[in-house]
Amino acid sequence: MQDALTRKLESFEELTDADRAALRALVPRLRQVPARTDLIQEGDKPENVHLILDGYACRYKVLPDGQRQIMAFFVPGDFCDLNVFILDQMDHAIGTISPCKTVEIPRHAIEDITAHHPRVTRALMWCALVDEAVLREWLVNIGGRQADQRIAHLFCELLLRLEAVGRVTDNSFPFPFTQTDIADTMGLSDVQVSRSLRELRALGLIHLKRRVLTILDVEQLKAYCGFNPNYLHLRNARWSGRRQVPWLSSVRGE
Amino acid sequence: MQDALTRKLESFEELTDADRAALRALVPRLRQVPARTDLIQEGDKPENVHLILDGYACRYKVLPDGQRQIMAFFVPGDFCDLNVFILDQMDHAIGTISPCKTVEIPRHAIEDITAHHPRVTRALMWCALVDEAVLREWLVNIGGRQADQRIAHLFCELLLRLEAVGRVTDNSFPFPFTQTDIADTMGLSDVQVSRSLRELRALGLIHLKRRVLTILDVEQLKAYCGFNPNYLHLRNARWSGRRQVPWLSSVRGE
DNA sequence: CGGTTTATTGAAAACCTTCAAAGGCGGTGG
DNA sequence: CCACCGCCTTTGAAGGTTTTCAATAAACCG
Repeated sequence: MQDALTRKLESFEELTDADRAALRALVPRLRQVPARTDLIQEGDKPENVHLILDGYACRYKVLPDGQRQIMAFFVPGDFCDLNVFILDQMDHAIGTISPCKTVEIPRHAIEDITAHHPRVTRALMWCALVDEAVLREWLVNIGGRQADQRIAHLFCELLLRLEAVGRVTDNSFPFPFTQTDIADTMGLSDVQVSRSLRELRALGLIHLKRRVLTILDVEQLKAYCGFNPNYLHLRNARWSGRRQVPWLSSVRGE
Repeated sequence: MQDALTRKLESFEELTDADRAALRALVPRLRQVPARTDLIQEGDKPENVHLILDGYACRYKVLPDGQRQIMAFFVPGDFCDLNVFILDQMDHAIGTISPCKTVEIPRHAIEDITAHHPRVTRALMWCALVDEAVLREWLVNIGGRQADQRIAHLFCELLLRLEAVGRVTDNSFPFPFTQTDIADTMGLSDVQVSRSLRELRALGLIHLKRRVLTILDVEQLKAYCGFNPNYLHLRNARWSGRRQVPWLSSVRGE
């Protein structure tokens, strides 16, 4: 288990033996969480950092009028709350979409490590920075594109992120989101999501059935929404030469 | 000058003498930058971290079709790119709105310090985390509210952020943004921004003239858009008891 | 298989954008 | 000091996108 974490971080930054030893000293808790369950709620004091090993989760906030806004999706290999664990109080919630296998790492353990292991700190920061770049792109997406293209953009992003962790076969991947989930993510009504999906299907760009999404024409879908993958920062030197992040597949059997 | 930086960070985290000495060893460059000028452009390799001492700047991205999306505003006391300086390549640009007084801190200097001064690192992370919380709230704002309320929310946020650094008097503050700037921030057309401002004026909530914005009724404006300031994390223990961040006023005379 | 959730569709209304024109404001130069 | 120019703002009208409401159909889940 610790091995999984070590490998993920090493794909960003070279670690020393001392760094690795410190990471091994962690006692992470493995959890199986049902679908539609909160990992943390707004107002909670973050005690643990959550790493998703399997399944999908999301970061969201509920407004006083009951409106929900989803601000991030988490796929296998993602830290949910690395970027907020320092804060005294959660200003949003994190919940599962599908059933998830997660790891909890105590907050103090992260703090101890970062206090003494600058390379680990840098690797963790890199993870957080990419998450933030994704968040910025979502703002661009919602602010600047109309419904069909917003959704197309989301599909392109998920395809690349899931490919990076080896969860895509033949341009298909699990898609447990309801149309209401997508609506709350994209600032749309669920009705409009339904219509947009119909449009994307009619254009022959996607196939979505039984919670599996297939991108029928990747290049055309990217062109349709003007997708530019640079914000995912997948092609950096530290990452290059690896088709797939190895630490994930090694975990699956556990 | 270094003093300014030290004090800002100390409002987040207690530093040791060694930490302070390391910060003093920095040789920051003070710059006066004209309005509407890029500090960094998309594709650049980030070499410096920019700190705004005076004026307003923004983080933005331009889509292939010429559409501009503004993703953050920077006010005095804000780091522009603390959260991206690790990345190999900028995936967006940062430019001034008004004339700005800025400080450039070399990237390697930050890296050296964070490698050896965990408390400084934590303080910098805190800054970055609050920036990200603001970004999340912008997503909520654009995704969930309609034009008038979006703009009202932005005004509430700016009021609090500028109050925290002592730049508000009688609920008034400099407002150098054009309506097109606001439009590109909120994912609206400039025409709609104009109409929304008319509405907010008609409701007696704001007064905006000659690039000065006055909030006429703070509580009602907050109620109008359902503003919840918790995401700014201004009331945390480390911050409490200080009406104003002292390090900014000490810089103004320089 | 029955009940519940999720997805689809139509029609009307709300919101926002686009286009176009006019008015205001500030700065510059005569 | 005034006239002019450019940029920014305001307003109207038409059109497009999206939401809302409501009803039906399909998929999912014990």
